[in-house]
Amino acid sequence: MSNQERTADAPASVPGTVADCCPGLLTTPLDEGEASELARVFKALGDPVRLRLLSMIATPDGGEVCVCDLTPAFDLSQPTISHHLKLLREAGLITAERRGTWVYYRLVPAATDRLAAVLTRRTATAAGA
Amino acid sequence: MSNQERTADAPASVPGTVADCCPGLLTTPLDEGEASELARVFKALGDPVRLRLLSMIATPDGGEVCVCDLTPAFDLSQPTISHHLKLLREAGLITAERRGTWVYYRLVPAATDRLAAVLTRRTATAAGA
DNA sequence: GCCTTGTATCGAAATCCGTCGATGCAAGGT
DNA sequence: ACCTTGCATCGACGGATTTCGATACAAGGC
Repeated sequence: MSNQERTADAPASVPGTVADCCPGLLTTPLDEGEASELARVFKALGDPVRLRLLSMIATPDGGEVCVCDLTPAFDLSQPTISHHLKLLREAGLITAERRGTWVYYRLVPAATDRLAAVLTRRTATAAGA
Repeated sequence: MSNQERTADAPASVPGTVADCCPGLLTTPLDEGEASELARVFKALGDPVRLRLLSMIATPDGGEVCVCDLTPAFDLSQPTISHHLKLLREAGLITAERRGTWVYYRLVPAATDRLAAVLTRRTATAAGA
């Protein structure tokens, strides 16, 4: 189906909602749309397993980790890990790429950058994108 | 009456867990304890209402907002708003102070600073990557 | 072609979360 | 003292999440 397509562009391709340049959260009151979209991403981070998964994916310098290395690192079943990875994917925090037999995940730096900017009081200077 | 005590120092006064100086989440794999603690805070942000509440609390320069101004800003009942404020309080993101008849909430900047730092790749340099 | 291995999807069960009305407590006015 | 107003807590309901085993799909080796 459209599996591989949805992994990357789901939340990243909705401009005009919150990711203009440097909204702030701490400097301007969020409207409902911004709040809903941001909440979806923060909710994805609101689980210890997903946080550790994200950390394991983001840590290597190549930023690439095989699922076969992630699954055995937890005391959870393989479908559960796959489910958490899917949520992180749908939140736009990671992307998946199948290379041969294995699937490799990598961080989407723009996603975490945006969250960091949103949680920073002064956003105007650093967010040149 | 340990409410006001816990609000501020709950996550900030637990050294050795995650808030040393610039732990990262994106540079070092999180252990379970760090992940659980961070997840609790991110989970508090994983709701549109709480995100808007936090934004409304953080926005004024004095950083102080009366609950009587927050409650009517939503289409929700007063107990619901109170519940969300409690969760933000327990996450260490805001503090409450009763002054006369009204209760005032204010942001805990250290809390959002920590989250921003955790979501930043390199806290020191510009991460040319 | 078939079997083995890696990963995702599909229900289903247990638990958690957001929301409400009712109620309790704090503070001030009369 | 009593009543009124602001806010928090309680108990309950409906919906969402987490987790699992079973199963389907993808890719490679025999």
